[in-house]
Amino acid sequence: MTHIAWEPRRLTAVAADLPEGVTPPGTRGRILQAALKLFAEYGFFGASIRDIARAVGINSATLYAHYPSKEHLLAELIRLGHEELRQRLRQAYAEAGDDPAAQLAALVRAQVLVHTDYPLLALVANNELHALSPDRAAPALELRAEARQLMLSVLDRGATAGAFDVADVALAGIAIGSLGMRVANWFGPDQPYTREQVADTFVGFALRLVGSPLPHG
Amino acid sequence: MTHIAWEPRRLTAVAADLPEGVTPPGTRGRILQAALKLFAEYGFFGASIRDIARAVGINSATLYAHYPSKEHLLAELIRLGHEELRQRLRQAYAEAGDDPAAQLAALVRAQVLVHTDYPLLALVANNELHALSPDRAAPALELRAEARQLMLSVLDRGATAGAFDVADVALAGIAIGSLGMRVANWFGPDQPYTREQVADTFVGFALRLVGSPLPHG
DNA sequence: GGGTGGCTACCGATCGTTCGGTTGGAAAAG
DNA sequence: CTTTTCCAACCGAACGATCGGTAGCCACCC
Repeated sequence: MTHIAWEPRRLTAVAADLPEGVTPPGTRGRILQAALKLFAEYGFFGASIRDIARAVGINSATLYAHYPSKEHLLAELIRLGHEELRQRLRQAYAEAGDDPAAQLAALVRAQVLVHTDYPLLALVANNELHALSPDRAAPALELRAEARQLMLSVLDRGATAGAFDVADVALAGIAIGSLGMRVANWFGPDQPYTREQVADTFVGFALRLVGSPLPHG
Repeated sequence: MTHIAWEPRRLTAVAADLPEGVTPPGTRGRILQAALKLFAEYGFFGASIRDIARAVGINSATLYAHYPSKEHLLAELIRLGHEELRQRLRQAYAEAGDDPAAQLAALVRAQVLVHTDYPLLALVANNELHALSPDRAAPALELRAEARQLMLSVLDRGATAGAFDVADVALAGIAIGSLGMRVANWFGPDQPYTREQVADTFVGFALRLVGSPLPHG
């Protein structure tokens, strides 16, 4: 702390910080929201529990009546972020049908929308995982591996079926993942795009990237 | 500190940590290298100056005989990272000729290679800028804006000339930038690709992304 | 009137940084 | 050639501040 806020920080203010329904009621929820904002802005080690408590408007000791430790707070946020991504990817994939191009489009769209809807959560989940002890980070890593596997299987199937033209499936998966992941770093109310515009555009980028002949002019 | 090293951290060990010729001689240089490694692994606030001093093999007080403060250390690393990127982008652009596709290819190639050659430096320059005071961060932000402007001008010219098929030049620039930027997060000796393979592949991705008809099958 | 949610006060540890002093080897003086 | 001077590098110890976390008490509300 002792930080003066200045513009080009990691984030821009955003309306909904946490997914619907998962925010705990009352003070617990406000603590989680404040921790999310401060972790996203200053990093786990850069934000103290006193900073978080001050943002909530309570004493730092009171924080421990709701969460057992600072690390638990981070672990909970990271868990929420990964759960939300997993759920959205699964649903998108399940509703996409059999066409690899449609499946890829659904996955990219879902990933982009998670990052536009909860950029702070995505930022923390992506960048602050290193502050967690190995056993506490393991679940997030599993979810991450699952998401990557889903993407790779779609790419693989599309390539085998001739729908995609990719020389290296793994690199294509990394590239497409990179596209969506960094959305959290720049998307915000200070730029002119809607979440749907970004999603549509990036789906188009991903399809072009894999050489899908379908949707371009 | 008090951290047990575990695998999926931000980085993997890498041979050359700092660009040639810019590493100060003697202890100054070793301090800079250690700070780079620790800042990349634990973040600016997650690495103490005692950690850095211990990694160098000197007392923490000795560190202040070489650098006036911890923040100066970070500022120097970020400056070096941005300078290296600027220099490489400029040179790539200068040698690329007049064809927009060749210019884009050169820029992407240069950006990817910076991130494969100095992933730690890129990581710190990209992710730890928020720990710098505004006036100390300003030069890096200027360099960043210059790089983005270079990319946008190439895309704009290509789109106008009909070489590219992009509906939104700004989003395409962001997407291409995202591709290269995240290379620093996964490239390392534990994966099978060479720097040239990654660069070539990602150049191909970028050209496909802008709908450049030239180089694909 | 029991219990929940908040507080003040404090713990030992660690933070970034400073201070005074000790080296060891090169330069200057004899 | 020896001795003295000097300077940069380095260290142990300590500074005040802040860190994450704990103990115990108070005030309110069912």
